[in-house]
Order: sequence, then C-alpha cells, then structure tokens
Amino acid sequence: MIEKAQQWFREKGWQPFPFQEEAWESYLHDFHGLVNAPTGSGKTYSLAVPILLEFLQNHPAHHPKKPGLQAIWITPIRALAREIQISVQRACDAFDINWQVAIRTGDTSTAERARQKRNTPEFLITTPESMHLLLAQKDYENLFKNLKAVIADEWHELVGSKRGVQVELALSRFKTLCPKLKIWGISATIGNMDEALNVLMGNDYKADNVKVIKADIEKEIEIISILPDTMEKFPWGGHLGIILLEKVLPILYESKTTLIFTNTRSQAEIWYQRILQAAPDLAGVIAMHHGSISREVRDWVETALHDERLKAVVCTSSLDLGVDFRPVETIIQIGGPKGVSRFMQRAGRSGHRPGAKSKIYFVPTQALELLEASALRKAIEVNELEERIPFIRSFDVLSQYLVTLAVSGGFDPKIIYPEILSTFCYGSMSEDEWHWILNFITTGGSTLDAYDEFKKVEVERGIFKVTNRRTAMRHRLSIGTIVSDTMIEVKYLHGPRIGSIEEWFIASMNIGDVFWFAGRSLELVSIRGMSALVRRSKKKRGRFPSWQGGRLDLSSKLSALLRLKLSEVASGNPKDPELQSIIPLIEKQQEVSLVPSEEEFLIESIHTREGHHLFFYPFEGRNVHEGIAYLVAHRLSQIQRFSFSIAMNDYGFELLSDQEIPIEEALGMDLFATDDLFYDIQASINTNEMSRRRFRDIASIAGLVFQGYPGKYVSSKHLQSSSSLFYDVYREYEPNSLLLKEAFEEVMEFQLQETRLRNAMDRINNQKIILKHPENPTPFSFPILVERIRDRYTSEELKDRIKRMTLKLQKG
DNA sequence: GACCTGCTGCGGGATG
Repeated sequence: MIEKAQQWFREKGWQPFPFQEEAWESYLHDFHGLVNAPTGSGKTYSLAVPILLEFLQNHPAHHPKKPGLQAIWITPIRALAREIQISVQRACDAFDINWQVAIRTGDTSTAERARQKRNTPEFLITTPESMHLLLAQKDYENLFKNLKAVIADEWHELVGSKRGVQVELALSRFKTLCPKLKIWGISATIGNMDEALNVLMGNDYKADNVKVIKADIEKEIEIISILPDTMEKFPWGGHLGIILLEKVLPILYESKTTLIFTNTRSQAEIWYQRILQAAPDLAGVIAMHHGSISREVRDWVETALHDERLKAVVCTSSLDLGVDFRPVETIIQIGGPKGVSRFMQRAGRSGHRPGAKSKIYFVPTQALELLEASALRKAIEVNELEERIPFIRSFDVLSQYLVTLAVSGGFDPKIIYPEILSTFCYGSMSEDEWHWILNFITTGGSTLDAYDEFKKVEVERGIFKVTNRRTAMRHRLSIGTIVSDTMIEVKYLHGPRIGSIEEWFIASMNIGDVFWFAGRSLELVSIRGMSALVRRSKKKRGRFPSWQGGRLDLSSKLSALLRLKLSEVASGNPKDPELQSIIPLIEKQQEVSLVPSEEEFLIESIHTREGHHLFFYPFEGRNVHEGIAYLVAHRLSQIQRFSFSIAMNDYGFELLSDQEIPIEEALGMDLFATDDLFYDIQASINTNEMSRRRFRDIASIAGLVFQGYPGKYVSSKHLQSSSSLFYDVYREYEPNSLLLKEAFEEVMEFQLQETRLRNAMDRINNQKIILKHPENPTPFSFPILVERIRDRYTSEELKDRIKRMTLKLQKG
C-alpha cells in the first residue's frame, strides 16, 4: 500500500519525508497520535494519504458508491481550508478515489450546505464551531456513523483555548458513535507536546496505542537586530520604534517582498503611514493587514502578496498563520514579540520551504528591548518554546455543548456523562457539578428558574431536548467560544466596507473629523446604526484609531532568559551585538543606581514633583507585575494607610504615593513572603472586578447573554451590563455557581498566573534586596514612569484622604 | 530629554 504512495510522490518528483512515511505506517497500524511538523513541510499529506490508503485497503476491488463521511479535518482558520482541499483532492485523484472533498465553514453558501446534506461528502474540512453546528443537526448520528478519522490541524493553536475544548467534546461524542475512529493531530512544536497529545486523546486512551511523530526538519533562523547608531538618542521608553524607520527602508528596497510585523493594530497603521511618507514611491506596492480591516480588503492583500504584486505588507498577528506565502523573502519584527513561539512563527513566514533559511530583522522600540532580542536569540538556540496551557473545567463550554446536543434531537445523560468525564477538560468534574449543569440548562439554575427564557432544555422520558424552535435557532447562532467587543463598521458613503473600529473610538469623534484607517485618510460623514460612513479626505493630519485588544504578555520562558541576559551585560563583556549596543545604557544605570546581578533584586526610591515613587524590577511580564504590585501595596498599607497609583510594564512596576513610603521598615517585614499568598491576593487585588470582566465572556458562551442576530446592533454597553447583572445576581443568590467559580479560576490561572507569581516572589525572597535612591528617573524606571495606564490601590478611608488633601491644599 | 499602545480566531436552517 505504502509503495503506492511512494510511487505517487516519485511521479511528482517529490521525495516523501521520513516523518510522512512514519505517519503513514503508524496510521495504517491503528495508532492515534500527533504529527509535529512545521508548516510548509507537506504535513497535510502525512495524514490525508494514509486515510485514503486505508480506504483502498478495505475496498480493493471496487469503491462503494456512497461510503458516507469518512474523515473530518478540523482547521482553526477558515482561510486555510481551501489549500487543504486542493491537497486532499490531488491525493484522491492520484489514488483514483472518487471522493467528494468538501468545506463546511461559516462562509459556506446555503446552496453548498444543502448540497452537502443531500449528498454527504466523504472528506470534510471544517472549523470547531461548524463541527458543533453539525452536532446540532437532527439525526447527526447518521452523518457521523461511518467516520474513520478526525484530524485536528494546527492543534497547537487550539489546545490552549476554549476552541480546543470544543474539539475535545466533539471527539468524545465521536468515540462512542464510531468505535473504530482514529484521532490525529498536527502541531507545531510547543513546550508541552505530551500534554497536548493527552488533551487530544482524552483520559481514556491507551499509551501503547499513540504516537508522536516528529519531523526532523531543522529550521535555521537568522536574527538580525537593527541597532541604533548611537544609544544616546535612542528612547528609553515608548513602543513605536519609528525612530529606526530610516534603517528599515533600505531593507524594504533590497528585498523582493517583506512582511513587517507590529504588535498592535494602531502601530501597524502608524508604521504604514510613516513608511509611505518617507518613501512615496512605494505607494501601490505596500499594503496593510490586520484583524480590523475588512475581509475583502484582507483577501485582496493576501492574493496580491501571493502573486508577488506587493513589496511589503505591514501587519499584526493576522498574518502569523494563514495562506502560504511562498514569495515572502524577508520578515521584520517591530518591538518585542513577547514570546519565543510567536517570534519563530513569524520568522518562519520567510524561507517558507523545507530546508530554506528564515531571516528576521528585529527592530527594538526602546532600549531595554535590546535585551529581549538577545534573549530570543538564546531561546531559539536552545529551543525553549512556550507551553500552551489547556483549559480545564470550562463549564460555560460544557453547557453550550449540552444545549447543542439537545437541539439536535436530544441526549441521554447516562450516555453523555461518561463521555464528558473521559475528556481532559472535565476529567475532574464531580457528579454534583454535572447535576448543576443539567439543572442550569433545564431550569436556569436555582437563581434563574423564575424566567422561562433560561428553561432551554426539556426532559422527556429521560431525554434532554430543546423543543422551542426559537431557542434552537438562537442557540445555533451563538455556538462558539470567541466573544468579541461590539465593533462599528467603517464604510464608504457609496462604497464598500473598509473594516471596523471600536464603538468608543467613534463615540469620541465628531462628524467631519478626520482619522487614518486602513492606510487612508478618512472623514467621518455620519453614523448610522452599526456603521460609520466615511469619505476620503485630503487632510494629512488625523487621529489614528486604537483598539483595546488583548495584551501580549511576556512569556515566562522569555522573561527568565531576559534576566539571564541582563546579568550577562552586567557582568562585563557580552557577546551578542544587541547586548554590546546596550552597554552605554547599562553603564548609565549602574552610575545613577544599580544593575542587579542574578543574586540581587533592585528597588529604586525616587522623589519627584509627582510624589514618592518606588520601582521594582522582577522582569516577569506585566500581568504578574500587576499581581505583585497590589500585594506589595497591600502589605505596605499594613504599616500605614496609603493610596497608591500603580503602573507597570513587562520589566517592572511602580508604586506612586504622595506620602513618603517607609520602605526600609517594610523590607524588614517580609514584603515578598509567599505564606498566605492566596489569602493576601484575595485581600489586596480586586479579583472580584477581574472576575466580573471574565464573566462577561463566560456568560456569553454559556448562553446567558444573547449576542444578537447577525447585523443587528447590540451595544457592548448592553452586553456588559446584562452580564454584570447576572454576575451580581449570582454573587448574591448563588455564590456556588460553577460559572462564577470558573470566572475566578480563570483570573487566577490566566491573568494573575498564581504559580508564576508565587515563583517570582520566591525568587525575590532568595535574592539580596538592594534599595537605591537615585536623584532622577533611571533608564530602568523611566519607561514605567511614562506608562499611561495606571491603576489605583487605596487602603485609606475616604474621610482620611479628604482630610489629608485639604491639609495639603491649605499648606500650599 | 526621552511618552501617540495593546493580537488572533468563529458563527442558523427549515420552509415557502
């Protein structure tokens, strides 16, 4: 059988990689598993081919006319489906198998859906969401009963998200429906490969029945940092990096095509604009691509890139994955990518062929980012990649899934319960919790049982099902785990959509105002419902929109290496060019304060017009810093009542108060102790507010809050207030609600990262704490000083504060 | 003296 595949490869002038052959063998010998291969290595064939071979093996003489759905290929991104379809179709033709290879995603037409229903495809490429929609169809058991294989492509992308949980749940169902099912994943390298396998297989797999197949395709990555000529003019703070524009332009000219990655959408807008200003001759051959630019415009950019019509594209993570861009020659990363995997993924977009070298230019936006460059170099050298932490006990996804099954015609809890327990996500679920969920979907739970709206599922002779058609339709509409903010669509007055910007940004503008978006100068003409109508403007000055997206957190792998690199510079003669260039800055820091060695922890106390500042430098990423900052503020306020304003970046944090802070005294009392850590976190950090924010998504996923019909306007304020209302109601009447607990656990695990926070505190405890009193802001403290996002912590009674403020006023 | 901020991904279907 395998000879057949080998022969096909030979005919095409290809050589099968060893990992492909290993995957074919393993698959045909009834293994499940994970193929660890980089994109562009022909990974699709590693699993599509054995699926076809097995079919041939079982039907050697003649192919049955309608074998039914044989294989599902899950992709996290719709745009990848087409490419996969082409590859699989090609393999089908080669083996003379007359299969229908179909795509079923959100943008599959109604006609095509109907066609697939009449005439079941044998091979289906779909997304986790669309797969669940299939599970919501009547008689879905029939559709899946002949299923032989499920492939979870780009599994590393899904494993750390609730979309991964959706895959786990669907697989648990398939395992019962089709006992001979084979489950395979395809994944890029991540730090917790074994766990990723575990999540995919579920708790009931047999270890001698699974395989991890590694493609031994070494990817060589060359990192070239763009260094400022002199450190003197290079900013200590900031994030834009425009100062190095002059050095970026020649790279664009020299290379046939370049992708310029930025960390935020507004940064992409600004860079695009500035490049055009500096090099007007690039007009027409440079484009922009980010998540808020309309699909149509992005499609155009992708095609143009593919056809080599563009010289450069300024983009965000929106081009991390996606269609193969073979022609891309050069990659530029502006600003610290904050994670090793992300950086490698981006670097890998160039030299996108097996064996080809990837080349990436790193453009620092502020001095300390040069450390990050050197840390990245090291990380790649020793192959230190981040882990993707799988979600566990996501009861919102579970309740959505159960309603999905109830919509399809009903489920029997006796059958479904053990299936759920077999998943990695819900392995630890207790029977009580299971009953809570069942109760939640049938009555709305003890809190909401007065409202019919939440009695979604009815029980008829032990079968849980949805009979109300409206409920069923609303549910189908809200399947999925991605919750987004309300966006206002930007549209030409008489023309196409350009993209979307956030409600609050539009609200801050007046009719006639000009803003830059998608690389164009636009004038706001009117606002109608969910659309902002615009026309092109000749004005060169305008605001740049910003979006309040997620923040990239400095990964723990990278932060550890960052600390290492810092001590390397501190200790004398570093090798890396980045570290050498940063020496003047480090010397300055040493001169006015201190560069801590690995055994030391630096605290700077500075007095300015603004007040009394304390700066701490754990180098642990901003989220962990936020946690430590509140803890420290809380512990300081045990000595005396305080109000602090808190700021942080990825390297350190600041406590600012208008009172003198008795830091020496505080250091004597174990400021960084980890005993009672959990208790202190509760006491100091407003985990309640954080949970409330998390709960918004959870309420949506669990179906408490309806996001609205497509195209119909539901303001984000409305969404927020209704989820907030639920949050309060639960807190008051049902504090043991699993959804509430879930919100809290997500805060601890993903935001404050309790373990990482604890480790950081332990580390600091073992270091020698050195307190310095510099006259002025130092190279380390300056960037934090200018951070604009500040939080407040106060332990003062309001009346004390007012008293002190009035005293001050009187004095002044 | 230094400061323009925060990623990505998905998404009815039965009946006229």
